[in-house]
Amino acid sequence: MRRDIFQAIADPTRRAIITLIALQAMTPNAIADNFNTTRQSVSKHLRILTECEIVKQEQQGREIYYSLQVQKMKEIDIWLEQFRKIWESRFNQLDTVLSTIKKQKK
Amino acid sequence: MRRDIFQAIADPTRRAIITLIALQAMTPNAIADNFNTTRQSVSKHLRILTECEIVKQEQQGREIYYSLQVQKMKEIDIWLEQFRKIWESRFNQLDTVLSTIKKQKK
DNA sequence: CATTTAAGAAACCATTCGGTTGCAAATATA
DNA sequence: TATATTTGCAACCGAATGGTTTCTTAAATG
Repeated sequence: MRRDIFQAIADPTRRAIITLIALQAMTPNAIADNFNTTRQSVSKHLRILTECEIVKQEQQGREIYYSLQVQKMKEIDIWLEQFRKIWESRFNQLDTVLSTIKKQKK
Repeated sequence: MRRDIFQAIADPTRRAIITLIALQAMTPNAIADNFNTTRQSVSKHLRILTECEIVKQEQQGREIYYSLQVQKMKEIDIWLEQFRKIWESRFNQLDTVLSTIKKQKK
């Protein structure tokens, strides 16, 4: 099964999990408490995030703490870079203005 | 069918299409020439991208030119913002160093 | 030592996804 | 006008996805 970070962040629950554990590590049960879904479902999401190395585990007794490997998020940033150059250019700002005028005329 | 930009960029072909038409508008046939897939398959991807307003159409005779609405890419950037703050912090750089040392010990 | 709790793994199911094939509509060309 | 080209749309198919249920393992608790 080929997975990458773009597929990983496609699911809204996974994005929410990422945000949730960005600042502090959490156990699957604690994470699941934040969603209207079962623990097993969250566990599956965590497995996918772990496979993509977006998340890392840390066993502590019978509990497993999951935390974000934030540097992995940079991969998205790197892909975005090519578009950032475009949207920051003056030409594109002009284009936006023109399309806004077009809309107002309609 | 609920779609958002994160689902749209999950597919590698769609990401390639986005990059391809980022700088110049192209017709479906011209786009399809760049991939090992059928025109109809590309057409489906374009429909999804259009639904998400990542791409806009411009009819010209019987041809339809597709181009990127680059400002839509900012939505990804906005989501990334929360993590950028974390990965740019000194604390996290230190964390990375520590985990690297950990790996070397193993 | 028996019970409870935390968590992963496997099996199953309905839905979605990406792709192909075939067809229809609209425009260009001879 | 007849033909070719460009494109979108609908139907279909196999694979993947997200979720639930059930089961097992391992650690904590009484």
